Amino acid sequence: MLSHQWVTSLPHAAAAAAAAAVAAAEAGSGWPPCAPAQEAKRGSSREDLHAGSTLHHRTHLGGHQTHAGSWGGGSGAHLADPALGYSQTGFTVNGMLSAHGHNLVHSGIVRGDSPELDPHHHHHSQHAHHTHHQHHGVAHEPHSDEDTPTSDDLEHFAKQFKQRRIKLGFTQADVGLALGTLYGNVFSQTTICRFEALQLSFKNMCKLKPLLNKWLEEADSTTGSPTSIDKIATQGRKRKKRTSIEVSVKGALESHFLKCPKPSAQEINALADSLQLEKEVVRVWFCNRRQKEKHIYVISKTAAYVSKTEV
DNA sequence: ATGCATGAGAT
DNA sequence: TCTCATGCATA
Repeated sequence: MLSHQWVTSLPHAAAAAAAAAVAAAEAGSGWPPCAPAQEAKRGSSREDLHAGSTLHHRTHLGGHQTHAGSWGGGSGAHLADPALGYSQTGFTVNGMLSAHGHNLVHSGIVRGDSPELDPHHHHHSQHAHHTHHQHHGVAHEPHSDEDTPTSDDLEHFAKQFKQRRIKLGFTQADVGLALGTLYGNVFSQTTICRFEALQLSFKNMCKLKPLLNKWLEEADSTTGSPTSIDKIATQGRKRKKRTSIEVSVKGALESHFLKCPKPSAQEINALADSLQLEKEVVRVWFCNRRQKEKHIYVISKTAAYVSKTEV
């Protein structure tokens, strides 16, 4: 009894295609008042709606919550079965695991660890490319980690980073771990991946950039890549099995989202009921959907010059 | 690479 | 209860 659509069907076709589609999504259409009566209202400083079709990013003024006490020493990691092992952590590198066994752990977690972004610094438009293009060898962007980078900076950095990373023979997972042994902040393959793909909020990108930049410097300067394999002994609670939402249902959710990105609890209940999903699942779905809107989407320039020559 | 999930902190 | 940073699990 109880229909468990979990673990059974795996709706999913072309992830890549989906990604592109999602990127397109609907540009801020300012959520029309779909909620009949009650509707949370932001007091004063609320930015959200960014109709920038190019790349938009918002920043919270003064309201930075993270990095307060999240990843101090293993708090960020919860759960994980000791028996699970780390699937994606495949060290496809050949230079690592050497006998160097020495880590140049810098005591202070980077000097510019918390980049205070200026809310009014970046607009959702075309930034004037400065004349900074002094690549003298490796990937060293104009400003290592000083001022707040622009979207373009981030985009470039991400690209460069990925290139270097691959050239050096490191996987995203490797980097994540390295960051942990280097600065004490372990990150997952997912996060590194999202960074490279610019699928993080502007603020988040800014926060990670310095770290990754440091790693880069380390990586290509150190001859031998002494990546110490650290096992993060994490264990904790059980995680709910990932609910697999059927394609049709997803479509329905998407439709609703377009109408109303922020449904009220009541709305969610109704939806959940009609779609036969747990309310929590629906709620989370909307949360995640909203987050997606906040990613730094880069309307691939690929599409811009496809009509060039190659391809 | 990405979908669904957890949790801390802001509202 | 939402947002935001993050990640396990999975396609």
